[in-house]
Amino acid sequence: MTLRTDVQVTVDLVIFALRDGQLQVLLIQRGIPPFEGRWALPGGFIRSGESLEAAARRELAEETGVRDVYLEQLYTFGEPDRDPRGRVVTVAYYALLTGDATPLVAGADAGDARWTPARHHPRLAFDHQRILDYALERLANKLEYTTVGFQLLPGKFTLGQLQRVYEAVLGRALDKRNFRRKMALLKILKPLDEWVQDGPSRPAQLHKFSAKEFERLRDKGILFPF
Amino acid sequence: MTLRTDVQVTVDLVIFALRDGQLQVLLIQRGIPPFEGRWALPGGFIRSGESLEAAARRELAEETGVRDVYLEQLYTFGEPDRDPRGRVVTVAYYALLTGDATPLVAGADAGDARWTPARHHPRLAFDHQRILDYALERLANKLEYTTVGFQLLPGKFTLGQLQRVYEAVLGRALDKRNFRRKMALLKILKPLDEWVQDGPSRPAQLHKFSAKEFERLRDKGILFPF
DNA sequence: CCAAAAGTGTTAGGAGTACACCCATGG
DNA sequence: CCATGGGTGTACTCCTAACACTTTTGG
Repeated sequence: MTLRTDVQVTVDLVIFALRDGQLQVLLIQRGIPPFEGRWALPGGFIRSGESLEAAARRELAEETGVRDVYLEQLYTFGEPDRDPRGRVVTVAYYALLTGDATPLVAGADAGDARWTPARHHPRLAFDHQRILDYALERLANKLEYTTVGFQLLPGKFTLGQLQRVYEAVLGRALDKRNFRRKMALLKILKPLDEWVQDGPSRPAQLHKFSAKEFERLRDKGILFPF
Repeated sequence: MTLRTDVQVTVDLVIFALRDGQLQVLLIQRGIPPFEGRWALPGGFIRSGESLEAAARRELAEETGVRDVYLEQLYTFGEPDRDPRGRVVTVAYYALLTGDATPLVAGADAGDARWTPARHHPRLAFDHQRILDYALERLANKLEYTTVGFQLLPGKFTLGQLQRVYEAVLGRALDKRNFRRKMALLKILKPLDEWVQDGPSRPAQLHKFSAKEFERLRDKGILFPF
């Protein structure tokens, strides 16, 4: 056991998006050993002049082409045997893609990439199952005392869409009337003079997130993910 | 900017204890450059076979002699210029020392060590002020939805002591009757047939934390720090 | 008898939860 | 006319916050 170990530091990304009404996560199929053929979270080594968050944003842009999305450090995993190639400490981040930041996988450099349901997916390489579990737990917790939920939607959205975000992340159904009253009480939504329609039903009013209420809510202890 | 940077990984520790009725933190005066003479958080390099948490516990034992205390990973700081000696990524942890785990500094290997008030202390080396600020914020938040507060007290304590923990961490006064009612409602305290007395006043009944209630509270969403 | 901390209830307001029906539209 | 999601109000319970006086002890 040497005193100063040279360590590789990576960032791994749990990239969430709401697709087909369910919470999904971006996985990459490994083309080389170890765990060849297994699915894994996207990630990579940090570079010398680069902060951890910058590395995470670079990886995110490489995999999805998107920038300016919500990104938060999750946890750092450093068990000595977590990577058979050597000592690799990974700083995990999670990202939330909004509905309008077309989350299509462009030039993924690591074999095949695929969106899969966040709670139902193939076996993962390394300790990535643990990282994903942790991200799901954090996301659900944050939803209840911050406004991360909006980060999974486009700038304009209906109340039904917003409720489905909460239901997908929390994994349970919510009462429509109570949900809408709570949102109204927070006064963080601005109704717009636009209506949209999804299927064969009554058109729904579009809303947007009201940035003017940030301060007021922060004072009340409701934190913001910015 | 090379692709795979060799990085040193350290753990830094924010060690809290309640001393003289206030929240204090353990600092070490640096004996060598950089920041020679400045105060810093205790910490050190991880060793090759050692997990991050094991490294943190080892450092904690080296500085304080204590084991089996509450320890939680805080955040990982990795700005490329945070250490003038090179690329050092640090995984910060915070620890809570109970009142009876005599937090005397024994064989501190890095010059002088000292307890200082957590919110009023000398200028710190590196980015340690930021780490400490982050730890204070996390501790205050966790106090409100977990039972970390008990980790700062001995096994037997009075309700007054418990309230002073909360007040010291939250930085504000609490109403005695409301505080006691809330504790009674949670049913996590067991009154003992022992009374103690601090100054010239009525003796206070000792209580202990009731381990039997863990399950019940976890089911209700109140998390436990174990 | 004075100072100091322990101990003890009530009330009012706000938030959460449970619950059912009509509306606008497309097919 | 039917299926689909949009939109709306009330009653109950529980938690929170505000608020003051008596008790026990040491000096």
